[in-house]
Amino acid sequence: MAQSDTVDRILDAAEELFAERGFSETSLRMITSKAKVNLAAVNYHFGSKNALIHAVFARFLTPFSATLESAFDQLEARCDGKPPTLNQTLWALTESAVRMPQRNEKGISIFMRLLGLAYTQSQGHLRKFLEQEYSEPFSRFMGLLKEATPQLSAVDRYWRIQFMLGATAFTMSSSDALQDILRNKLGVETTVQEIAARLVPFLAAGMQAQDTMLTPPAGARLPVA
Amino acid sequence: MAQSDTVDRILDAAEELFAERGFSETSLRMITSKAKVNLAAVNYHFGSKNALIHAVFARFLTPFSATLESAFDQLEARCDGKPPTLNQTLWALTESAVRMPQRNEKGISIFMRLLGLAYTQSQGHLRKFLEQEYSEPFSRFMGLLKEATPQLSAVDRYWRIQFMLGATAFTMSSSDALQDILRNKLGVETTVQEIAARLVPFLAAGMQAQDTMLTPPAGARLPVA
DNA sequence: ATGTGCTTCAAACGTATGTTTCAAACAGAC
DNA sequence: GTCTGTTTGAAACATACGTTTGAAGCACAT
Repeated sequence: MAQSDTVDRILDAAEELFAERGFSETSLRMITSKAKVNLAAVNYHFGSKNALIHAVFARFLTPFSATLESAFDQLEARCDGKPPTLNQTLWALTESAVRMPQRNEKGISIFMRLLGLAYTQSQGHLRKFLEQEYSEPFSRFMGLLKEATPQLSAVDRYWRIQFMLGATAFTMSSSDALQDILRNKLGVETTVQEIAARLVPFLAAGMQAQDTMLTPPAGARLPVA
Repeated sequence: MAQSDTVDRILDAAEELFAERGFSETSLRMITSKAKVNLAAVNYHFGSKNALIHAVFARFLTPFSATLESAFDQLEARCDGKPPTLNQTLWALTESAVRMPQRNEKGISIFMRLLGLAYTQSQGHLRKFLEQEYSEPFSRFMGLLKEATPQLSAVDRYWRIQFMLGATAFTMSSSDALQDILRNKLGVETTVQEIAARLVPFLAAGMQAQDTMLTPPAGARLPVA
């Protein structure tokens, strides 16, 4: 948690504040005062606020994408020849995320929340940065999904992947708030691992749903007003 | 599309800009210049930026929640006694959203995107506003879901509902961009109705997934490094 | 025409932001 | 110790924001 180097102190503070409040809502002054560092240090070490955002993502995304690649390597090796199943692919992704070495106990949820924010908040510069830095593991994941669901048409698969992304990004991006609600309403504590364990079967079942229902079932239509 | 009244022009512009860029990233000056209205008009007619955000939500959420209530009424009447099925409940919601009278062709995706933002961007004041204004149809929907999935534990159901919300809000909120990609890559046209038709079976299948897998399947674990 | 209540307008206010500046402090090599 | 390149510090910069102000414009009843 506590690095004494200025750069790391800034990254730690920024990561946490970005995850809590989003990018635009977090000012450099909040970051530098939380990091106990001079305001000018951000622009000195990173160049700009946007570059700091990129650095925050790079710090955890680069090791994560390496972990993910090797997880996919091992998975494919174990399946020699046969394409991995949908469940195996989703689990490889989940386990890679969960097993990433964390700087502190909030590590995973910060990680997830930042990924959700990256997708959710428009932030054009961020999306471009992520696309050109991490497109490889992403398209590899897409390829595995395709092999694991040969029964789906390209269009069906496309949309169902979007649904999966949405459920994941959305849930993770508000997971702290959701956990609070759950704690208050049901008196239950939840870890990110448990959320992931609930999410994977949901996604797998949705992905493999039998019918694409192109018209509503009889009797479900509202009468025309 | 084009209302000549100042209040409506502001609401139209704000709605579109908020959906595109989020709340903090949209300034009053952007809104008023898009609406071709004086800057002070927002504070004159609405009182503050936050109150404008509330008004944007109220304008589409109030009629929607009325539509939804009556859809649920009809559904329960048709089922007399028996609880509606999960598919029926989801379809009632979907049809209500799709059939809402829209101000323009982007109506539904703006609507969905705003709902997603309301959940995603922290914006404490918004969450409070929505909770106290629209808790009724929300909890009614939750009640129907509960009756339709008696096999789920409260905690499982809670999380699966979050997953459904996520898949829906996320997909609909970026459906314009997604449709563009689909058109270019696969040469297919897609309507919001068709997306909904693909979404509902996905959600229903995920919601009814058999197992909540609290440990990964054997052989899916990564060897310890 | 005159007065009245509501609406628009240009301008300014105070505050917060990201960024820059330049002198001071520091560390390591000679 | 002195020089050199790097890092920190306090202060200022320019800009953008939400909000407020007070005069001007307008519609309409009297």
